[in-house]
Amino acid sequence: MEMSRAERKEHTRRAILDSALALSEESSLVGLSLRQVAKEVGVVPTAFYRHFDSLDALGLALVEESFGSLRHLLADARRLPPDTSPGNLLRVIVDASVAALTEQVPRQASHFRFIARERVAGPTTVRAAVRHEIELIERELATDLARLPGAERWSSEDLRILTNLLVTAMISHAEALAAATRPEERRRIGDVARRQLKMVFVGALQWQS
Amino acid sequence: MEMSRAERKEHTRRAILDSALALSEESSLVGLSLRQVAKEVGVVPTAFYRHFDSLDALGLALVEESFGSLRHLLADARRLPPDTSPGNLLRVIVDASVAALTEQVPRQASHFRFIARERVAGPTTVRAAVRHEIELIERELATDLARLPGAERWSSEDLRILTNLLVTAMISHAEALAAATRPEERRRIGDVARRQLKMVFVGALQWQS
DNA sequence: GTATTGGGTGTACGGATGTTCACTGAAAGG
DNA sequence: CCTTTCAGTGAACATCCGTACACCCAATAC
Repeated sequence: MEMSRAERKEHTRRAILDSALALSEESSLVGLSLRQVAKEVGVVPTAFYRHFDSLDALGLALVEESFGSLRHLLADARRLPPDTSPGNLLRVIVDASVAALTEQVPRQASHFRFIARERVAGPTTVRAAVRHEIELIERELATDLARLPGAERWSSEDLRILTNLLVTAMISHAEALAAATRPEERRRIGDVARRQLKMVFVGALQWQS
Repeated sequence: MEMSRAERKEHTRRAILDSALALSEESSLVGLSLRQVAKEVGVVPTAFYRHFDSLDALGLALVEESFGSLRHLLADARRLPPDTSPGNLLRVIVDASVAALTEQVPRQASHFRFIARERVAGPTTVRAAVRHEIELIERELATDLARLPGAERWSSEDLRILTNLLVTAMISHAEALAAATRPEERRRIGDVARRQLKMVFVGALQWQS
């Protein structure tokens, strides 16, 4: 296989990202060594610096990539079938969200494991980046929910509380899904997620401050 | 200050545990080195082995200690005032739980941060131990909830789903509380937790499979 | 008063770590 | 065709790591 110089560079950059993601699963990015990565990629340690300024920069690149997968999932969850009547809107939203979750998470499991892990245990810079991204997603979700029929009864404080609960539960399910291997196990987690979401929405719609 | 040999030993053992807990906050137990701990304790590296067989053993000791704090919190949360009428039972339970949370977590913040962190990023043995303990707590909570008036409407599957949601949300709040420093911030987190709990219970009591 | 126990010491070891620097050689540019 | 660019090389560095081993000496046991 013949490659241009730029292609070759991109190729090893990918290999570095992939190796780092795989190796960081043993514990976390903190326990990752530049030399390990280089050895797995089949390159001398110093070559690493041709692609990243530091291990921190590598970490931030992985954060960006992982949240790419997450944003992709969210875009999926927002895409509702066009023939949705207001009557079963809630059920449709829940089903679409859980479907996106159970389909996308296993496909990019390592990305979601990465987020869950480095959020609490990564290097300081990476931790901050992950938290910031999650904050952004919570806000987006809040504006989404505010457009829902029945949202008038929620104060903006209520809305933040609801989105926080939803995002926390979803992260936890994504974690479980990313750890699950057997399809039947995944199905069970999907069922749990669906019922939990419904429970939460039932509670929120009954809610008055 | 004069001490017996046994007292001295216990004294340095404590110092090792405390140092390890503090040092592991930079990243996780995985990034902890025996020599760092020894230096902070003011002891030569090899002396470590007089107290623990390995770093793993140290980790497991910290798991036990941290879950001691957590069990203490749960015992507090279960202690309801004797004059509780069935009418406001739910509110009393929620208030007691949140009070226990906001009082105990800041007091032993490092223990709760430890649990949240090592659950996903610790050494394999420590991770397994933490997950096992959480599993036990979920089961205990399930048997507690089963005794509640109104619990008849829940299938055992529903019950597991509800406890999973509750424990997940509480871990997340404990994380937030352990990270918070300003008292007003803690009060806000307590408010959020209280409203979330109520929302969830409202949803669960309205629930039918 | 003597013997034993055991927490802590000091040295030494082989191996892994991040980073530096001058280098090579093939692809790209002119 | 000659020159420049630059991804990858390889040796060297100081520093940290876990652990083995022989040793010390004060508190305990007898």
